[in-house]
Amino acid sequence: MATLKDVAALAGVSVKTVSNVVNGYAFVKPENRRRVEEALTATGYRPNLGARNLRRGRTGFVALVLPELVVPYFAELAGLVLGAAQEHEWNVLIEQTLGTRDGERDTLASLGPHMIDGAIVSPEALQAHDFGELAPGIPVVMLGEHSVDLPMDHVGIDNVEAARAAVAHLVDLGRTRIAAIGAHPHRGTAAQRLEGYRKALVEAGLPVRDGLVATALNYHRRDGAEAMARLLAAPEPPDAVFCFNDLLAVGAVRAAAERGVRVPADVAVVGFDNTEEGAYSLPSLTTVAPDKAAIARAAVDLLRRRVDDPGRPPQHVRTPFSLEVRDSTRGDA
Amino acid sequence: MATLKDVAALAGVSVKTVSNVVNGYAFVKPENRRRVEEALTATGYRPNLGARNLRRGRTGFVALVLPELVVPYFAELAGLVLGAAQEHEWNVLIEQTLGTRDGERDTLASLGPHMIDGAIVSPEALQAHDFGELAPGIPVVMLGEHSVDLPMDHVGIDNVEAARAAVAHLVDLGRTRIAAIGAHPHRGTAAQRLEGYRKALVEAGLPVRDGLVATALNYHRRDGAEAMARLLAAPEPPDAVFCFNDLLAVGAVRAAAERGVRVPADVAVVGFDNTEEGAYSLPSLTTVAPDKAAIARAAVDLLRRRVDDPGRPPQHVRTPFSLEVRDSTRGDA
DNA sequence: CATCGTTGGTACAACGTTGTAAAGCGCCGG
DNA sequence: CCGGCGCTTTACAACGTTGTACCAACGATG
Repeated sequence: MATLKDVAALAGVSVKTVSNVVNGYAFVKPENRRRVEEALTATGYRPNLGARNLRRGRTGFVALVLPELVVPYFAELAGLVLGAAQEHEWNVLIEQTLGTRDGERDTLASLGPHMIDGAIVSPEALQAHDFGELAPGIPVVMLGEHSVDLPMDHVGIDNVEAARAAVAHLVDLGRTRIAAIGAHPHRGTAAQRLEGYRKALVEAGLPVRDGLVATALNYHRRDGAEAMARLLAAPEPPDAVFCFNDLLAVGAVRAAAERGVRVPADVAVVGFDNTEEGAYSLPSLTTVAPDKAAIARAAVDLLRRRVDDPGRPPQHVRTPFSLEVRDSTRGDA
Repeated sequence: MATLKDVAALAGVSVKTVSNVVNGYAFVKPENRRRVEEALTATGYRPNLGARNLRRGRTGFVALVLPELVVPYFAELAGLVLGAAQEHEWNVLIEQTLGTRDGERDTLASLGPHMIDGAIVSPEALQAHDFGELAPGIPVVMLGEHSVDLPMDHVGIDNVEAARAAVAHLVDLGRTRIAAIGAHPHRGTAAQRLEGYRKALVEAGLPVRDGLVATALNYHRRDGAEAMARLLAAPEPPDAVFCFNDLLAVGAVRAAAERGVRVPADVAVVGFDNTEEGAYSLPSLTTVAPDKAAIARAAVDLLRRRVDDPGRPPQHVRTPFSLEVRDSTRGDA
């Protein structure tokens, strides 16, 4: 593997001149530049990023910390972040937190200080809070949860408003017993979506009944199915369900189907995230559609600015969303 | 950020002694060891991996090169590889190839030589071949495609046999006009699954008709839907379809539903990959279930061995699979 | 008492890169 | 002809770590 030294020897100049050519320094004699460039291609020189980073103090890596890649929303988001980071010449290190806070703490603690320039974190539960102490001094952009109390950069949609719009849509359909699936004791986004849900009911003059709010400790298909089963077994089952993500909705639809409950005729279902899976499921899923590309772009941009200027005041970016109306809420009750 | 030097100063020993303690070198006087350890925790020392790697020549990073994270199969696989790599104290760098061979070529070429210890590659189309030249000398484990001609480590299931089993299952149901969706001019796995498909038909004494083999240039839901639409529009539509992955199958099921064609009553559908999406779709999807955890584990193990001993002969690992029978092939024609 | 091996410790160089300082070169104006 | 300026190049040090070589003390052995 060729080093600057090898190239320099071949071109008959100093190591630094080669370095200057590689880094696009202006004042290099054309003759020398030519010879260096020849030597560069002849040797197939590739800069040793490790050494460069050691010198520069930057690594060219950013971490993307998220709960789980198997959740389609995160997979889609990860793909978009990968793309956006590429434009900034950043490589992305993906870290799954799963649920094991301790395990991840170690990797991030060892990676954090030296190997990454910053991190984009999609927090699960309380994690947002201990992350600050966990990686002191490393630039972080938070995704999703809008915790204003934390002095950190943040990107996300207006969860309260998005949930309100979704439930208002169900109200417009004439549904009156509207349930929610996805309440969670520690999850910030869950609290916000629940708030939007309540708001919409109040605005419509509908009662807010505890029995119609189903908790989900994870946001997987299974949890949606279980929650739906519980709701349907109640004495007065819902005629509509707002699920806090598409996976819960997919599970809910399946649980309904297994019990002969028709969607949307008997129960209308709305999801959240606009995953492609929901668009193809039967019936296709009405869902809140956050602009994921915008989220990814904003997160990377924000991180870039924070890395360039660690002192700047934290910024909160609101990305747009829309309501994608599909078959799961089309048709009459 | 504390360095060895800082710790050494605090403990009153040399830098190297601290290094020795950090690396578990045996011969350190207990007294000194104690003081170093105190200084270590007092300063919150974290080794600078960049510097360590520069010195050691290893980076602790491996690349996982795959087509697209939004494809659930790859997302699931990536999650498992992440986990398996963690046990080897490896960090995983995920690279999406999408379709742009050129763009990825650059990143890998720059990363390859210095920043990664090896790569696990899930090749799309011809990519397998040019990868050899692309990253000369870096240890590579191939996933999925079984190209015996390439002298490389490889992990995968027996695609021919898996496809044969899937189609044989459709034959057992009494279906006679069995179609395939997913033929592809350059994709190695496609060729193998097609071979298995043909084999099963021949074994059953059924004719192999070209009109029942649908090409899919990508393996997304949309492509499955389009292919299914074409098949159903034919004069003699199929009574069963074997799709080369679950996404194609999901698309096919939707296309059928949109045309009032019942699954499985009119058309039975089999997928491939056993993604969770298929298990929850309506009807739930019969599918070939490769042991993804085994694939991830084997790939990482193989890569570890190759890194430790670059000279060893290439090894091919066959991982097991099973056929997961669900509603999309349950019930009569 | 000289020698040896073991145990414990250190100084130095090196990994490949880039920032800094400085020096060489030619050219212009005075 | 000198001083100064702009361009071009170079030597050197440094980033933080670890391998090598070496030194020092020690007890045991001959």
